[in-house]
Amino acid sequence: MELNEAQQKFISAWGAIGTQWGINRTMAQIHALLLISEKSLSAEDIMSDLNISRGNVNMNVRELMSWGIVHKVLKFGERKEFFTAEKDIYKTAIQILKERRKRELVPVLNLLSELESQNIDKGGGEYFKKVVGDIHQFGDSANKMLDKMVKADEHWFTGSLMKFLVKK
Amino acid sequence: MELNEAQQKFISAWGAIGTQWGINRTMAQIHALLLISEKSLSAEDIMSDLNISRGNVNMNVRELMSWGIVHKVLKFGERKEFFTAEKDIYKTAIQILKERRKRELVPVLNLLSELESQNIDKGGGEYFKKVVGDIHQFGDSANKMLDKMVKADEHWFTGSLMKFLVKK
DNA sequence: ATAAACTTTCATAATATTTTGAAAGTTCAA
DNA sequence: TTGAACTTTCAAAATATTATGAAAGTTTAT
Repeated sequence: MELNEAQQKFISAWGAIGTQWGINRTMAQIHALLLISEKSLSAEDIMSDLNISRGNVNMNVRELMSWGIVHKVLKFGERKEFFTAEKDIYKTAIQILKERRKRELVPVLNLLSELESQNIDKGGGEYFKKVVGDIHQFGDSANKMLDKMVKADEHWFTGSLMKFLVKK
Repeated sequence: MELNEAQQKFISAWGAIGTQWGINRTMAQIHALLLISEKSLSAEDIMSDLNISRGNVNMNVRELMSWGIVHKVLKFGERKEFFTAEKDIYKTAIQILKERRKRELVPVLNLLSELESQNIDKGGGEYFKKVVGDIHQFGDSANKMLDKMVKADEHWFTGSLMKFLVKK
């Protein structure tokens, strides 16, 4: 694809920020590359643009697909598979929130419930009980809030919510 | 401190979730330990409770302090320094949002501005321009929103915002 | 000034994550 | 079937991150 300087910078930055959020650099870079490329790309395109191996592309593209922010595209008359990123940035953000809620928040809430019931049995420390209870309550609120956001349509996010927040 | 089973589970889980969010396991575990301990702890307490080295404790405690979610406590008549975590979970969450906004979102917004001005000069690809513009706009909204949240008091978060979201 | 009590640093070691690429697997046209 | 065009897998290598602990630095009481 012949990346120009600005494009390279964008991809690098996306990779760096991804790293800080627990996403591997290459996965974030592939995402960035797909975001800025108008046409869908094949594994080979990605390999050559980012200078990475076939296995690496395969692994990370599948991971991106499992997050629901990259999709497989089949072209008529072509054996090869092509990939494209969700281009609506709101949808992308909502999708990431959705997945993180499911993969990370929900399991933590389950653990907290478990700890609370265990604690009642054993009469564990009062203080511990309080901390766990507080976190659980907070987590539940966050969970409900995310659920609302995720179920709403994407314009709502910057529409009503932003208005609500800004007028406050 | 003699951690019981539930406490151990809590600390492990906190460490695991931290890892997924790009925070190192030990740092998250120290935070968990401080959260559930009523009294403030010395470096040695942390070393023995979590079975980690002095250097590791020092490094991670300082990092937690730089995030503003752990504080140094000085006790009269004691040379040693003690540490305690912010116990209000709302405040903790807001503080983390605040720091991440400052450390991660703001630099990205700056990069996006830079890319946009460079692109105008060089007449870079229209498509790239559009993607960068979209992301920038989204990022600006998110930035403003976070700013509002961070500046509001901690009860507002689950108060007004939750009501707004739930009634929707 | 001294030394004990503590904290910080940082080179090296240990561990964890990511990447590679060749081999194995799959699909499909002929 | 066959084999060419592709995708997937995975053990080994490369890289990056984190942890250790002894040495250096600092503070404080005497």
